[in-house]
Amino acid sequence: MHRRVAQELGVRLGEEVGYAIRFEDRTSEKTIIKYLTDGVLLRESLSDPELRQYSVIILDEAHERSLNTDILLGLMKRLIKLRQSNLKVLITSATLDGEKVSRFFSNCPILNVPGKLYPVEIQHIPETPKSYVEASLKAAIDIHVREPEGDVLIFMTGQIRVFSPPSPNCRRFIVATNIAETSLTVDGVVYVIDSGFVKQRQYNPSTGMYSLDVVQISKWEGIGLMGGLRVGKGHFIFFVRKNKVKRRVQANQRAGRAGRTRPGKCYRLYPSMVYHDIFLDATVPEIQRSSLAGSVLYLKSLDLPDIDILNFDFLDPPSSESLEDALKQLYIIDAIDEDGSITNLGRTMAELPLEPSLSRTLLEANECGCLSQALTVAAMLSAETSLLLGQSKSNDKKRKQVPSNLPNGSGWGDHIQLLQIYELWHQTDYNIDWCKENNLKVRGMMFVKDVRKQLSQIMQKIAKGSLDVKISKRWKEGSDYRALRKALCSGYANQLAERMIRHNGFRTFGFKSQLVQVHPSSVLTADEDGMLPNYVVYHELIVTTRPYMRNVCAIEMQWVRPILAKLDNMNVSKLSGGTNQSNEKIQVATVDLPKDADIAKPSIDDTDSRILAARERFLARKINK
DNA sequence: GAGCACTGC
Repeated sequence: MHRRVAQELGVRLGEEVGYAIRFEDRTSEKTIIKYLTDGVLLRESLSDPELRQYSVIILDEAHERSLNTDILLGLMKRLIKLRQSNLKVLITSATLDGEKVSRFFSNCPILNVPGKLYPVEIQHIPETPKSYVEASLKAAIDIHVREPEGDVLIFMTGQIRVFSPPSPNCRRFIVATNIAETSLTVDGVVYVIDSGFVKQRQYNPSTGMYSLDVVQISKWEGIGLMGGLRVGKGHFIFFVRKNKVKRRVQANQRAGRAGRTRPGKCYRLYPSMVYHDIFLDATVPEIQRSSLAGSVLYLKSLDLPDIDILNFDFLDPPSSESLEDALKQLYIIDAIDEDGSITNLGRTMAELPLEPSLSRTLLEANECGCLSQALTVAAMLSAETSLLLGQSKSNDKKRKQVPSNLPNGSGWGDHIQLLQIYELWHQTDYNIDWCKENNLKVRGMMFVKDVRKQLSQIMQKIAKGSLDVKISKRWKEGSDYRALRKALCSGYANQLAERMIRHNGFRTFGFKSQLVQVHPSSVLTADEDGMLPNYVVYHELIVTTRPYMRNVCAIEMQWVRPILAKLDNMNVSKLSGGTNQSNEKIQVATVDLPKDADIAKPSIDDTDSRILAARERFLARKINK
């Protein structure tokens, strides 16, 4: 988009028309139109909360309802009042129902711009199919036999596969997830088969767990509107996406894919009754499905005098439970004090483009003299999903075992392994072939390198001076990484788990206590008796077939005590700035064991019930053998 | 023994 605009205006990109994305700022003094991502704009408002350098802000693709866009919508509402005379905001969206957003922005005018789609004939199947794979196959064959030429796009929840390059006289069948909107060349698509499902990641604030669920799609993607205000003279700001990928493609967007080039057909693998009565009108926005620790810290750091987090004006507010969860997490890692006010530490943390746990880890590491290592770990975790460690697809009977000569974290866990891997790569002078040999995605590793550099720069700026950010040439055999693990313990104080007495299950602290396992992919090792460390911190809780801790690090018991004490004394109503001082303490694991976990045994005291459950599981395992 | 949507500061 920015390229096109620069071209049409006959100017060089980076001058009158510029853009800024995470690692790249191509703007100059001359720039009057600047394209940027929502994340970059949010960062900018940290140093310039009123965004004085802009006179017009266009929030594009607002219907996607990304977490950042939702925060920006709230901030924009405030800015419009504050800068009534010299700021215009325009919000664009691809779907219907601008009323809601208009109401949010004090009944601002709505402009409808008709789309250019060809008509799409929609067919529902009469009954919910037993198997979606079968049903889509049947629909695909039907189309192939009965319909004139044109490619077929099939929306499923699994991994994307594009069959065959388009050869003449051939019909292409494209099986896709929800990324198929614009990233693929799907110009020839005339038919769409829509399973009606999508895979969605959601966060449960009461347990701190994420799950990846297959859920029914909605009628529309998020809110929709075409609206905004009249544009006056001055500077412009747009949003640009790094990749031309749409995120959530819901029922009507899916159907729309069939009508891009000529009239099309959409086969829905669900009855129309299901569409009308059961599908939600709009997708649940991300802000209601994510952990909000980072966003809440960010908002607190803006120091907006007139804003109270629990009552922040969101277009769709997250639950108060979710906001309280964020406050608790921030308190445990010292980002806010017991009254809920941001601390100096928290202010510094907000400057780092990381989740609060990792920001806290970096600051602690800087004190402990292991910043360089922590920078590497934080960067590696930021790219974690795109590193794709090992996992050979050949389904050998072989045990998992990370391929060949990659280090194993020396028994301390996954964070340490990530550190060691990066250090090895550093020793090869960032050799690309080395990545390939070791099954590491090159792009992922390059991304890590970029993130690490960015984090180092920010840390140097924050701490004012040159810090130890250099990567050590080689790691010492037998190192216990004590300082780094301690720093991780401070950062992940809100993600702490204790091993059960008799087996290798762990229970979490801070949240409603859960019995969880170390993820099988972890490199954390057990002692000679087969027992894992007594305490670990984890990067993430993810529920798949069971609740798992993903990316764990062994920590020492003496580091845990102060955290437990802090958890014990936490007063949530005070954290939320409430006047209601009911002294209602947060339920911590030591006080209140869950009723629904499989460790529960009514009317027996906590410790007994734990041992009992442990014994039961132990016996069960023996019997199974 | 698991996992197999997506994005991004």
